[in-house]
Amino acid sequence: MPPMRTRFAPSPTGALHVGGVRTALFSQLMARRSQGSFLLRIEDTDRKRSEDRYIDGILDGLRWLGIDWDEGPFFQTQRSDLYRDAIGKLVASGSAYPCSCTPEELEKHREEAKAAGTRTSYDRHCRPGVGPGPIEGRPTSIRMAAPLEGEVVFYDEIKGRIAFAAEEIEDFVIARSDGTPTYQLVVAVDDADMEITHVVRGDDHVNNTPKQILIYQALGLEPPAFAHLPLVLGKDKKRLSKRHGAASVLEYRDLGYYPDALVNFLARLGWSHGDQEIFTRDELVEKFAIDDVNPAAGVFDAEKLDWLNAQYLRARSPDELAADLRAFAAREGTELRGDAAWQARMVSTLRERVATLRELLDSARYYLEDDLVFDDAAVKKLLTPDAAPLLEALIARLEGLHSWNVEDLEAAFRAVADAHDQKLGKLAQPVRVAVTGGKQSPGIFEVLDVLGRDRTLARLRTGVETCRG
RNA sequence: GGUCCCAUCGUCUAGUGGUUAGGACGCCGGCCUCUCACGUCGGUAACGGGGGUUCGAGUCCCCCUGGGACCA
Repeated sequence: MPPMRTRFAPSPTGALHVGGVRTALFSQLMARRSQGSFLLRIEDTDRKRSEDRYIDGILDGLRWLGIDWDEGPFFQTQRSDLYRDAIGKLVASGSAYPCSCTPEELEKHREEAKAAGTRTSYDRHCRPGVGPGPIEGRPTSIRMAAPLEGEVVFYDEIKGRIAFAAEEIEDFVIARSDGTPTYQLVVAVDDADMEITHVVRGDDHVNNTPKQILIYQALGLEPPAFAHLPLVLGKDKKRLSKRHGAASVLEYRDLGYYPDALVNFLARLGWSHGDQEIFTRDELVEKFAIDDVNPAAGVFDAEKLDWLNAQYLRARSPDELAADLRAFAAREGTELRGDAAWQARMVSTLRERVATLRELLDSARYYLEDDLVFDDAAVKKLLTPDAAPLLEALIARLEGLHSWNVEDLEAAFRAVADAHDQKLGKLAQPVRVAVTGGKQSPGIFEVLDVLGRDRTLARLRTGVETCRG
């Protein structure tokens, strides 16, 4: 496989969203697989809508996800000379021509064509040899002289042959009257100049492709291969947007997702390799093939992402997970209680019950804080007068316990329950509420083991008071 | 409205003319059990419709329907 050069070319007019990330990922994977290069180009020609904070967000997002680039970032605003040269060449060779039509005239033509039921695209008024030509002295834009007949065909790596009839391609503008180049021109010139071999981008660009091919041809350049990825849809099958949750990928970081999990999830959205669900980065590079990408759009399934993230989270060792949690909490400006060893014991009791670091931190509350948040219904149901003697017997027993570990705690619980002729649950549940505030938690012996003797006994004593009302 | 693209369980998908249409998420149930999870075992659920081609179509062709994108 010859080395490919691919690129990701976002415009900084909004946050980097998951659809963009997937495009970047597939593009990078193709380059890596072929031992080629992946470039990053910021399409900031739309000065009015481009903002620096979006550029930072895009860069941060890609870095967080580990989708790194080999060249760039390049900025189109710094490459104006290149575009001006290309436009000059195009005009000189007759492939493009000046057009003096005003927006009003264009609009008028559109209205008339609409009323007459004819084509509303540009009528080539200023095209040499076709229309009357431009009016002297007026400012001019530059238009491509698109072919009048035949068709423009390309073979998409994902969708196969795509053809556009020439009459569907109007004489589009490549430079505005103020001289600034348009998107079509800039993209084609940049991709050519950067020697991109495979343009991987969203489905929404399919209709632009023939125009760009025309520019390549007019400049005497060989067009690259194209791969148009189907879009990522929301649960309502509409194009993913803010309404569907996270607008920016960085929100997933703040929600406590692992970058590897998000990358794995996005890779599997529209691509598959047999029945495999979990892929390491190396496997992705090794197994990714554009031919295996599904041509149909896919729905972003947040529940499956949660499952996948949980798989990644559980694959971490307790020490690693504790470190992850410390870093996560630090991002929010909080420091975790206790030392690393204690934190590792804590997270190992919680890890099977959460999908994200956010959930892990939230669920660790009763370990980290001493002012418990009580579930009223649980208190009412379990911290009853009946439970008081059981709890008191347990307190007495625990006070006399020589060692504080899971085995001895369990033995103590069983002894107390047996002495009162009760099942273990009758004791464990009230203890759970007294110690954690709620009726669900990890195994109660593990919880007490992590909590330690003093904190446990203090909570149990408060619990007894609650039982007595 | 014009052009282009798409179509297997609710969702992500396997499938390249002959399969009891497989897997994963979710959901439901059993087991495990101090609760909740995890785990494990089992279950629910799909080829949008109609025509062809063929001995035989989820797989090939056409039409319809539906969805999406771009342009207006």
